[in-house]
Amino acid sequence: MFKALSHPLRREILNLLKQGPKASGDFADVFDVSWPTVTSHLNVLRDADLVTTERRGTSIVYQLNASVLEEAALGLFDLIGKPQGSAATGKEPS
Amino acid sequence: MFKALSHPLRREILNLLKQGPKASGDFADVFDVSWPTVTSHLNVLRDADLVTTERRGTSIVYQLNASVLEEAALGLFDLIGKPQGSAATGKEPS
DNA sequence: ACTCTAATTAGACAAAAAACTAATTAGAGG
DNA sequence: CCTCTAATTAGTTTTTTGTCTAATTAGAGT
Repeated sequence: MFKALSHPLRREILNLLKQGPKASGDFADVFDVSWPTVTSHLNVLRDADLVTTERRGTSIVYQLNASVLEEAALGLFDLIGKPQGSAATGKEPS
Repeated sequence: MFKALSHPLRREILNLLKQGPKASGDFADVFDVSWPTVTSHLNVLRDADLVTTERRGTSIVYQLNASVLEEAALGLFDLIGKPQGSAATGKEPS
């Protein structure tokens, strides 16, 4: 999963996805790499479970998977000794 | 920096470092890769500013650099829309 | 059924990362 | 100064990643 985060373009993709779901063509427009390259990065993100996909007619829509990202961030905090409580994980009582 | 975190062995190193400063030989003992390989990973971590080094006589001691790790974790949280306030970045009003 | 647009898969290839062995540097101690 | 231990640097090779072009699949519209 950290491996999936290691490429700048992939982090850029996640960053765009932050503003809402997008189709693969949207990314291909924005970045100056070929469409297959975008697809390839998208696949890496999907395999790492960082995004989810959904077929929408002729398009395929990608969406951020927040929980996995959160897990990664928590793991990092753990490394520097912020065990669990301090970072407000979102586990509010219902 | 995420690139530096992308290798399992390097995350393992950081994890050991969590329990206090260590010399490069300590890692070379623990992992089943050669010493030069360990040095190389250590260099990657140092270049990414994730660890600091200090010569201690004949040994070189590596130590975790918490602030950079924290920055990374915060970046991840930002990606999922936990802007800044929730995790106490240190930017208190003077 | 044909065709247009959206997107992926296949296959080739270049560049970067990771590993090893061998050689070198650095400090401590006799 | 010689030598032992700690660790790095050099150089090479293998593996993995990233990228491209070309070909294919999939759904919608006519």
